[in-house]
Amino acid sequence: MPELPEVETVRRGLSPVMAGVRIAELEQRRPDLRFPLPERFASRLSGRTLLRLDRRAKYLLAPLDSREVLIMHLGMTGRFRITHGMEEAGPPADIDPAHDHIVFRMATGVTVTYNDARRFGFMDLVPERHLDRHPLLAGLGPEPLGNAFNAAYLADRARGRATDLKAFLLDQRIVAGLGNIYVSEALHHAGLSPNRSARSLARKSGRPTERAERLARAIRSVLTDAIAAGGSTLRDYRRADGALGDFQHAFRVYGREGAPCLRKGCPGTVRRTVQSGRSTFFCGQCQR
DNA sequence: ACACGGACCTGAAGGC
DNA sequence: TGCCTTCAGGTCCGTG
Repeated sequence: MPELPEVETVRRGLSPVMAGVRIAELEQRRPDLRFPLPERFASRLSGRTLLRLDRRAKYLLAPLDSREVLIMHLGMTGRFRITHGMEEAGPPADIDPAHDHIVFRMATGVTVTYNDARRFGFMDLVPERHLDRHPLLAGLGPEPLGNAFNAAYLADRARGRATDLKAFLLDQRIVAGLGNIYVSEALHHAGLSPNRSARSLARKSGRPTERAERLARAIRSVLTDAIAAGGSTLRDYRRADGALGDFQHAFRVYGREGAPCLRKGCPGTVRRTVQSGRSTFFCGQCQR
């Protein structure tokens, strides 16, 4: 589920019930997610107030009133769901409560439950002043929707890189937040082949290439649209069953193998290939 | 430094 | 109804 737009959607959904609220009790139901949870995790969080809910790349960051920061990553299948005290109907059909691993009982009576079937997600609790040096966060590239990310940056990082654009954009050290879906989507938007070498974005006669310009714009555009879509469908989903982290978005290429290319005037068909072990969807006609 | 493949874990979907 | 294989939105780690 979660690439940057989904994590941002989750952040916006959780903020109203968590930001500024005290955790009356945190229940930890197993010793580990992907990694062992920190020592005394539950007792260090119980009674703390969550000051804000921020996002960096695909990480949720929750600064606490203890000068510590709770770091959360959803992996592949991590989901949060919100339940209000009265509702005891149990989780929706597509959630197996056996994978409810962490339960936040907020002082307001709201419960936020972290469910993660594959357990690729993780949480950590670190002193605020160590956050920037945290091994998980220290090497991350710029936020694609922030000021530091642009064509000139991409062109610089692409210099001499032998890898293809697919792998280049999946690398969180280059730009932080894209995953398998939005890399395909962004490359389609930009009209660039996922097989093209990254170095072909590098500067020519001192200036970022036109391709780098297109790609930077495409990444911003695709992510911005997905966040907008997540935000709007989230409200409907919450009305239905109070859950978070699931939403529909109309992808232009992802998951559309064999279907017509949606670029205006393009006669192509979407193809699926495998790059570094993962599906890539693209149109061989309009992506060069 | 970079590039690549395998590893982690569970569940859903498809073929026979 | 099984059983088996493949695939899934992430990223870490070991190997060249």
